[in-house]
Amino acid sequence: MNVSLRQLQIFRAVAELGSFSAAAERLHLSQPALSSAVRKLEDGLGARLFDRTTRQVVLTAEGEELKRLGTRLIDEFEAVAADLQDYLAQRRGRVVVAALPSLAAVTLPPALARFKADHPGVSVIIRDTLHDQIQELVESGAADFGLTVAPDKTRDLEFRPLIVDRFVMICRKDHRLAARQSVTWADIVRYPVITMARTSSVRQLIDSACAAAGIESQSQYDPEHLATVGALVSQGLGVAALPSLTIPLLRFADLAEVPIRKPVVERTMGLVQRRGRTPSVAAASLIRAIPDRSQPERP
Amino acid sequence: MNVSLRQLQIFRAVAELGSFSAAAERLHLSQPALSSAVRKLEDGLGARLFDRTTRQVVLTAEGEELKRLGTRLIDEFEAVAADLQDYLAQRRGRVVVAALPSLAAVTLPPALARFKADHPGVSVIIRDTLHDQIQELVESGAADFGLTVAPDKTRDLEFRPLIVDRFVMICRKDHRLAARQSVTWADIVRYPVITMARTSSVRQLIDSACAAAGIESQSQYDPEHLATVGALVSQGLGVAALPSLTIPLLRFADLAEVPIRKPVVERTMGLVQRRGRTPSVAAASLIRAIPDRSQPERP
DNA sequence: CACACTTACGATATTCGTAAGGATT
DNA sequence: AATCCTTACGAATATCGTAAGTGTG
Repeated sequence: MNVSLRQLQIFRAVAELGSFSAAAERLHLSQPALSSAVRKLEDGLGARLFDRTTRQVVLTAEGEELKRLGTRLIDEFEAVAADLQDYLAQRRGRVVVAALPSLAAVTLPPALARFKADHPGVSVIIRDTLHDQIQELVESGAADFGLTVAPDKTRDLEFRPLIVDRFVMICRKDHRLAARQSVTWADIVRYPVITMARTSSVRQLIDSACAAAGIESQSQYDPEHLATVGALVSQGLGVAALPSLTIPLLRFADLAEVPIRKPVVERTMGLVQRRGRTPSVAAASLIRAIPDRSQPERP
Repeated sequence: MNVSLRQLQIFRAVAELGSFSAAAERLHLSQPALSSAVRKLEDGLGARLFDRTTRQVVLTAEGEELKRLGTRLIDEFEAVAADLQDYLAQRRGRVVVAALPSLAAVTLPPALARFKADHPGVSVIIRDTLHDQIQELVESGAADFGLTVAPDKTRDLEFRPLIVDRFVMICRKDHRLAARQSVTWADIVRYPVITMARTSSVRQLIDSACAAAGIESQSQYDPEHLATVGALVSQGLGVAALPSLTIPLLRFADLAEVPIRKPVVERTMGLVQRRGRTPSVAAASLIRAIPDRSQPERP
């Protein structure tokens, strides 16, 4: 038995309209095409489905049975097709993004706003967490993609740079360094330096940069959250070195911001995906909504 | 979007087995055929469904979605196909037969026994009723076919003779006519004659036969049921003229049975169907189980 | 190099349109 | 004569197999 959906569609149209020519019109087909299709279906099933006179087309008992069974099937099929269309057209779906807190707070929200405007039906989950867990989430497939620094070489992950983030110093506006055009790491360490907890990728980058420059960094307070850093600096308890990306989040503290030279410390962040895996269409759309700032204009 | 069931079947096999070649083996197809089919499906949907490396085949997010939606659809389809197969193979179904009581009691049961042996899953409804209602039931489609005498010419019914039934006289074995080789209608009407109710087709046939022969028939008792006729005759209250077909039903009364001549009154009964309508396969099977006795051997 | 998927290409089958045929009102 | 279904035939498309190509472990 070899009955196709097309045959069922044609059969249903003829059964519902009681006419081959009317059904042909509805389906935008020639009338002989229906005649032939129904005939094939009848041959395939080994049973007459319609009794045709020149004036009317009536279902046989077998035709009634097929109509009963087949109509539900076609409805089901069309519902599934529509459902899939919704999914493919990103009117429905779910994207999981794993991102460093700074990227989740700064880079991601405007991209999300653009994405949501186009695809309001797609729900987006943001896992704002640390680099290691981002790698885990993406590699396991629990997250569609990640936004973080370059992943370990050992992992089965692809990386595309999107954001180059340079460290700046922040301090109170009445601080001595506040008016400077730029500062060096040597300048900074003369004051109490507030750094984030050792688990933070920012902290690790600072530590390695200082070690490379032969400078002893004195950690202070080691808070987990960026806002705490801002508040501590705001209270005059010290200065901090932070990636410029995070500065907008500290606007509440009304601080001064000075570029750091000698050396310029940068971190390159971007998109992390599973190697060789196609992202979902919705994930791809969201990725496209994230602007590429990996080549920042340098005056 | 133009996705066929075949494509879904192939897709599902590949998705479940995680391999094109394994799926090809299961489906008894060449492996390139699957490759091409999946590719067509992907093109049709405009989305990648598998990420292929040479070593493994993994579903993408869209593939997962299609698997979720499509598997249910294919299961549904296969269930419907099996259901329809059951129907067409007459393992399931329902046949409604409208038959005169005598045919329902005598001709139909052995035919039903043969039919049920072949098709135990098909339920048969017997409407044992009178000629007019049989015509109504068949013409309206409420019955698949009828077993009765020839229908009115005005009705949209086809008739095929199956049984020629000749009237015989029945009386008690100690009755004067019991030993005769044959009797005439004139012989019969010398005794009290028990006839059935006027609505009965048997009664109508007798009345018209007697009228044609110029014989006055005296109706007695006019019972509705044949068994009552048998019982009345058995009590010596009269004789009766009945179609020979009904005689087996009166065996309980232990009566004598004598052929009637001058004239020989026959009624031809048979199959009544809607003109131009194909009977259901199950009905056709049941019809085939009814033997054709329209040309009875006459010694 | 063996294995698994893809591409290329040709044979067969299916689908659908146009044209002609037959039956009924 | 008009309407409606069927048949016949040809073109476009789809399906599937064989053979050759490509990439990975």
